[in-house]
Amino acid sequence: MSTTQELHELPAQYDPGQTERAIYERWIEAGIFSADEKRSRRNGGDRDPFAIIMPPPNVTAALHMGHGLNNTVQDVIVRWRRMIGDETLWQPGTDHAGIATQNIIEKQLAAEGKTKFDLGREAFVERTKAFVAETGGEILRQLRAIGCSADWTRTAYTLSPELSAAVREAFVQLYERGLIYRGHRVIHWCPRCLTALSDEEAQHSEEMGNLYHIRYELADRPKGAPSLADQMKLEQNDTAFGYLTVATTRPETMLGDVALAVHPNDERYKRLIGKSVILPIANIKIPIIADEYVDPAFGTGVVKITPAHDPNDFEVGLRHKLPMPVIMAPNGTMENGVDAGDRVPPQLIGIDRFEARERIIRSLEKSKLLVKVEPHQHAVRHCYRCDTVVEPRLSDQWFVKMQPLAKPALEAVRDGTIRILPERWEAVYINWLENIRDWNISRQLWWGHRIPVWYCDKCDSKIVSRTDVSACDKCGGAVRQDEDVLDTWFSSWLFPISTLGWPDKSSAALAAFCPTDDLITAPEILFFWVSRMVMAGYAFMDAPPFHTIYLHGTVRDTNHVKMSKSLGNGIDPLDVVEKYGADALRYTVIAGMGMGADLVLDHRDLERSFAPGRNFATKLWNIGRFLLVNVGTTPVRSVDELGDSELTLGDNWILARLNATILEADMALGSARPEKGKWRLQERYSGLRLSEYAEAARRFVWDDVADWYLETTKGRIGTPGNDSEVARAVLTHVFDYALRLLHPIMPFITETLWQRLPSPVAA
RNA sequence: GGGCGAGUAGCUCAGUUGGUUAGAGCGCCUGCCUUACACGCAGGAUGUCGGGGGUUCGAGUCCCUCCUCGCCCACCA
Repeated sequence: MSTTQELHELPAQYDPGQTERAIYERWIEAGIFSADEKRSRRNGGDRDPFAIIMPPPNVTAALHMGHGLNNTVQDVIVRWRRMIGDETLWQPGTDHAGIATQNIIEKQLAAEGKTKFDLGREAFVERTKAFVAETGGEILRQLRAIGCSADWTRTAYTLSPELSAAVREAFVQLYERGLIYRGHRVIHWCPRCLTALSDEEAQHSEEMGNLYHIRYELADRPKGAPSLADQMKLEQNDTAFGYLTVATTRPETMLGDVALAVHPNDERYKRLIGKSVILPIANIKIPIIADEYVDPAFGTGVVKITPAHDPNDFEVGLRHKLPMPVIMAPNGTMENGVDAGDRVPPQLIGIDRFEARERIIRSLEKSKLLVKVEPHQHAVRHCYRCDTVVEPRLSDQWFVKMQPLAKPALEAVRDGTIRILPERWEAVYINWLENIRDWNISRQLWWGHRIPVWYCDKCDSKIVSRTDVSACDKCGGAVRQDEDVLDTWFSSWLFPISTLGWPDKSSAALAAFCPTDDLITAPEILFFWVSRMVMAGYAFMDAPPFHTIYLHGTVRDTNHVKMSKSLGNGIDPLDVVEKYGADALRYTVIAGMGMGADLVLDHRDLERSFAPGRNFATKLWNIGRFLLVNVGTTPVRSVDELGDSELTLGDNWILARLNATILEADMALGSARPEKGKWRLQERYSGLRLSEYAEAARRFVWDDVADWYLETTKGRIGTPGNDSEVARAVLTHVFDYALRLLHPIMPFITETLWQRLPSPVAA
């Protein structure tokens, strides 16, 4: 502790670097961030609980402005509720981030000239664990630098023993309820990560490609039909010549074709249904079938059917009981896989799919089977982790049946149990859930929660278990565990309950804080994470995991490009903290973010970008200095004790402005929770307007207190007497409350100044 | 293809249920180194509120239409 003398000395220049760290240490020592479940009203305590689950950053992540914005918003809300008197929990944690972390280690290995297979599964996992233990979680330490008041004593990790137990429990429960099944179908496959992906992880992007028109020769081509050379003059699909032209964007998959399909009512091709064509290159006979799936208006009205490498074709294949040859290896090179026979000719085996596309086109050109190539814009899916073009691929995966889970999640938003801010995202959420598809949760990775399923090869039984299985429960034979791990999001969707102790339903923390209150994140993970948490809440607790979803904007540069390290347009929040202080960073982002609006910052001009916060912090500092110099340190009278006749017009005005500002701030922040479990319409879409709260406070402090009221007190305070005492008291009171008002946004400087205010005493 | 959002001062954005001279920050201009603060103070300029049409006593705010950006979702090969 400082001496009284030091306490009252303020340097002319505010230097956040000098003070912030020490203040944070004191907060930690005082334990003020630790939530006590016993004090929650739900456990018979005397305080309303208030809880926020921090979106767990990847364990290997480094802090960027997106985290800065996200966590500042959460911290402002958490500090606000804590000051109100709620028993407040901000639950922090990290995500083991299956694919992302595994990719890092694989890159390390590649640099050493090795692959994960050189290590083997066990060694690979050990190495990853060691890497995480050594470098992981750094981001949580970085969050302290911006003042985040999470309860670090409860820091969670999705791959910890506790959370892993929750993952197993969730898997087994869903399996027992018939909501998890093994499916054989075409899924999204990343040939670089060598794993299946969920629909959400395979992200569309519009790209220019080509539509290749390719001739397939009819198996019973009339003998007298014109030669191919003659036909080359024709572009239309004149079947009289004995050929059918197909339009495709992916000719490399044609080796896996098992049929051509036309619309049953397409007059052009009706008579061909049931006949056959010769699949070029592979030289096999395949049937012409009729299926409603075909759109006669697109391309030539003839579709090649490749069931193992296209989800639609797979459905067609099922309907028509067609074979499903796999003609590509997991890494995207051509090979004769399951049921492929020798469809892929030797010269193409081992060739990458895109190179194979070129070669096949050249070959078709040579044999006059390529009619034309036209540019064509279409959506291509990419791996959300490595951006590789995803390959649809037939395989066995584990799925969660989502429709039953989606039902209560939909209802919750429809009936106002859960609100989404800004309002417009509710429609997006509802639309997604209404059209929900089953969730592929198995990943062919090594880093993650291994699927808790064991197989007995002896008696062919399958054991799904909460605990490890060493022998078959039926025949006692040896068992082997499923090789795959679970989607990372299968652990994070449990975060609001697993971090509080679920599946132990007697957990005091779970009782105290679940359902939690606000969930604050970016819209990008609304489907990945947020909606799934809602579903998990209802599935496992029969309750919503939170009542408010607040989706804030994205941090962008002045060209509106999303900030990212890889693009070189990022801002390191720690840089900003070092240069201007955490409070400057915090005030700037809070004041700069409208409800759901993006935050635009200039990475080439940090000073200009963060001037609003830095300038305001300096202003506060100087008001503080004025107080110390002019008001002094001797106690002031309590404002409550001042008589009406003692107060000047100016005193009354600034006191009224203070009250009005507090009201404004309260209005901007709104109700912390719905009154009876459901949001009433008048409150549902109001509140959490942090920028309005910040602006109200700034206007009061700067325009009213500093520029106006403080000036009027200079003469009064300088003239000893009763009025001087009144002015000292009112000014101190007003600044005291201004500091409290601003504390959630600018915790460090307000704490520093507040500690030095003269204390009010009864007259 | 479906859905959503945005277009307001040079820049980034506020403008809640339609109502007095349209606001803030940053920038700009003019004075001021006034003993809290030049990261400041006092004052100032700046906008046919994307275009067009309509409803209304009155519209940035409601309706129609068009244009330009952006986002999300999607099995037209």
